[in-house]
Amino acid sequence: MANKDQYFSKTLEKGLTILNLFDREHPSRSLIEISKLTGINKTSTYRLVNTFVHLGYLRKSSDNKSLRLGTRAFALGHECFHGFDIYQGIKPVIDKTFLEHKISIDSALVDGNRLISLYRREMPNLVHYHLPLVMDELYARAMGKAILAHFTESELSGYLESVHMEELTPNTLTDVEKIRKEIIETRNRGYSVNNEEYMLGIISVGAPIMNFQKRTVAGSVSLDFPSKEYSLGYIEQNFIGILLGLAGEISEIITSMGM
Amino acid sequence: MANKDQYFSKTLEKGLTILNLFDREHPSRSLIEISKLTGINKTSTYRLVNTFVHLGYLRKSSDNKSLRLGTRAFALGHECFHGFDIYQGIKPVIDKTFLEHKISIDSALVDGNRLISLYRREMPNLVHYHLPLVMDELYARAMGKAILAHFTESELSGYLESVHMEELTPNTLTDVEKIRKEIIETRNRGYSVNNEEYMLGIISVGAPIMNFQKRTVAGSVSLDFPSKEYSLGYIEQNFIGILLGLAGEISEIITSMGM
DNA sequence: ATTTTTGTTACTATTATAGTAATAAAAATC
DNA sequence: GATTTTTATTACTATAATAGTAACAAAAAT
Repeated sequence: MANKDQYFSKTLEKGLTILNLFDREHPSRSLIEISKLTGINKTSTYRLVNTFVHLGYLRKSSDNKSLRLGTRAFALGHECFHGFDIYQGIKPVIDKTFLEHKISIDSALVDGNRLISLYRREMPNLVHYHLPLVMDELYARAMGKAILAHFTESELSGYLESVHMEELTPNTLTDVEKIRKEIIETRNRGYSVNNEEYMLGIISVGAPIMNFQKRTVAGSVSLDFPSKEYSLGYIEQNFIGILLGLAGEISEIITSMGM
Repeated sequence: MANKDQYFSKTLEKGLTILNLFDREHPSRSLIEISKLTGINKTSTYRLVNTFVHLGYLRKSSDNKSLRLGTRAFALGHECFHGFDIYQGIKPVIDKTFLEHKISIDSALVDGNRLISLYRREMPNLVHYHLPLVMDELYARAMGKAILAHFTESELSGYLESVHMEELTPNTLTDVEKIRKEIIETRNRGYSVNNEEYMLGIISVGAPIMNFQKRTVAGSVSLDFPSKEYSLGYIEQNFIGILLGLAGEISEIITSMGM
């Protein structure tokens, strides 16, 4: 083999890295900023940014020179979102459970140590429960813990070492050992619990979405309840069956789609 | 100047072309298919696809070798969609008008000769009115006609020559000369009309979203009504003011954002 | 008005890619 | 089940593209 990197395009990788710098928190960036954040030298950054601008994926504000997402990026975003077969496959299953049981449901996919929000349905009693699309706080969420419980030992250690834990509510666990213990408990129990650790007023239970063939975690689902109306005990008595049934159904789809 | 193309990355362009091949109608594609559709030679296609797979933007179904969008593409899609400042800027304005007047509203941006759906709110009486994200049928829609009316003469001719017109309903205009006449009328009138030409049962009126500084059309808005409940005459008497007011407000935002 | 930062262009050595071709692995066909 | 056809992957190298340095231009900041 001449070179194992021969069939990998560094240029494309760099381009994608640049495009990923733009999100809701960072709608605008300068050339130098992009260059510094990505570590790509100024000229190459200029070339790639210029390419994006010419193709309409980025645009320059006429006043200053700052760069923003363009129409083509928006269109590509649309298509990548709606063209994602997993999303289309999971949607009807969650809709069905939502309509049948009238509970808020959330789902996400693993991407390294991040959770990517896949699809959710919310009951009106969970007002203003708007989550970010990409979530790092696996340790503080039912969906996160369900995933951590099915990480390999080395994946889990890697995560716990690298993560910066914040006390999001008074209930948040921020001690590595306590989280480890909780993770083990989660694995034994078969589902995870978030008792107002991520946001006050919200109790959630979560379960992993597995690829049965590959024996890996692909993501997770959670059922979310307002703590005013539901106690954890009540939830555990009445909704775990629904949760695990839903997780199993989604896992089958995921497995068949090879996620 | 050494070479004017020096600051344009063909590799990145090719990569983006490939990513754009995946959408709801085409969730799965083979390597050769990609190579043929894009005109990129097989080895280069392989290199680019391989890059996407390694980075998680594409994945291979384990059974056959067909390629599908991956988690990273879904995440990027999310971010490009929600990180698009125009979308965030327009959303509250449309929401406000929607809640105030209880009418279905649609908006889109121009991208060449295509319309890209930006944001819409629908009343329950417009059930099953699900539109594609990217629309070519400018000639048959209120939003499309509003845009055509503000194309330059050469842009319009270019569009009319290249477009393939389909009779979507018995009302659809498919004769180039008739469409030209209608476009001129639209320009004089200040708003466009779609009298069940795109879909039976739906009447729409549309107006352009302009960039006042650049003096270009950036997109358009439409108000959509069920023909069972509203006549065109009634709509024209009661809603044109609202339409033009909304279009003006959005145009100002668009202008200030330099779209 | 001067300094500093940021964006754009020029210039090559170096590297990556295109393109051909050969091989391997699946699918399709017989 | 063997054979043909299609598709995917690897090898090889001329050619073209990119990286990186540096110089310059244009804004911002001071």
